[in-house]
Amino acid sequence: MATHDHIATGLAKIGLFLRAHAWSRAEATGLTPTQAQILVHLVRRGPARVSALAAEIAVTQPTASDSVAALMRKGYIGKRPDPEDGRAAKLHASAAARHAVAEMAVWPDALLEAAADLDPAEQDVLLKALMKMIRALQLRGAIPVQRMCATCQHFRPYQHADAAKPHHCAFVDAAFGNAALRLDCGDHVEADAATQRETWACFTQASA
Amino acid sequence: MATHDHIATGLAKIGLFLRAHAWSRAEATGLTPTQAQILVHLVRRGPARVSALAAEIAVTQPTASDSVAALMRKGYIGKRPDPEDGRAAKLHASAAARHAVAEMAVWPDALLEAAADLDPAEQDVLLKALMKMIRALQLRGAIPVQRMCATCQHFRPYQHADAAKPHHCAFVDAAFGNAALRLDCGDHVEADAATQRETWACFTQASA
DNA sequence: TTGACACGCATAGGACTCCTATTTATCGTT
DNA sequence: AACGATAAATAGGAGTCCTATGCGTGTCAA
Repeated sequence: MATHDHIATGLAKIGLFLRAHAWSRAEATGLTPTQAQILVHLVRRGPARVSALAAEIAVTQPTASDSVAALMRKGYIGKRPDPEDGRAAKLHASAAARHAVAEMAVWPDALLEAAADLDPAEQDVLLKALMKMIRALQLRGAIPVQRMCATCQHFRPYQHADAAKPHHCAFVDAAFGNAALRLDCGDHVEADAATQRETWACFTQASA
Repeated sequence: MATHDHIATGLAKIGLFLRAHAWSRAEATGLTPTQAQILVHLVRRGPARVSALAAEIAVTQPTASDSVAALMRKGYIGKRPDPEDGRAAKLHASAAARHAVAEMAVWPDALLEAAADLDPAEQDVLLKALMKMIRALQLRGAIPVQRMCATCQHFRPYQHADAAKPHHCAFVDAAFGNAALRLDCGDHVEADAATQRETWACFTQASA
């Protein structure tokens, strides 16, 4: 039993809580956890294909197909042929879906409060540690491509002297701090492999 | 979008990965994630009641009852009346169950490796941050009682001068370091509320 | 002791998740 | 035109997960 096991245990416990919370919302929203995930993704990131959704929520394509069918029955999403590929279909969130997602607290208050209770310094380290782990998982092919700052074309780590806001985002052309580092940014654009390596090295070595 | 949201996002992503991994094992082991969780719990912590299992894996009692029935069909567990309560039943893992659990890697390698890639200092902070969050969730009643050092009768934080092994466990009567702090200890004994507060205060204030 | 109530568990019923395997259309290519 | 590859749906089946409810016991007070 090493530290890694204990860390994994903790992550699993929180994961369990998150899933249980998602189910507890089901009665109020009429959406299962899987359906809610799909809906949130469609509302926040725009139309997507079934297979892309499947990868996003880490299930097989037929499972995603099931959930999509359930959401269509409920009138939350519509399907239109993808003009770029006759085999594919694009799923669109309806107005009702946008409304439902807006009403829905994405993260349980208890978790946000638990995170807020940590020292700011701890929050920084925690966020960075999560990024590193997610990147490690990604490099090992364990999870699909993510949309975090560290792999984004627009990200320039430690470009500024200001210790509070050392990073720069070329997309919004603004400086920002560790606390605003994103793990799932809507404006993420995947950088090429070489750039990623360079950015990552710069980002991590300065993290001490 | 504050840091807390980003942290929650990261935790959720890892939770998703853990669940997907648990499913991917299903074909080899013949156990669904829920069944595997129950079995691991029974093997590691000994006989338990249905309702206790339900709380442990964060599902309702009928759901636990379902999974228990599935495990009984598969011959992994047996049910005996609880001598202490005629209404209750104790579930016992069979020899086959112990064997199956021993074969089963509880945590995905990729996750352990991802944790191992972090600096030791980062691992410490991460583990402590997870503990704090789990304790915060517990205090808010969001998750059931946990079995971490911080709430254990046997735990004496920062009793030793040795910076590498400042804590003491009265159960094994030995000093240990942050890296060995447990989130789910088999020998955990819940301390009373006052002791917990005191222990916790001592544990957290010295964490800077 | 005898209700009245609380509790532990099982069942019923229903929607959905989740898998593998397969089918149906397209796509790209040769 | 014919090939294999890909996007999605379908088929089939076990299991998850919920709420509501039924059944038998534990508990405690009248």
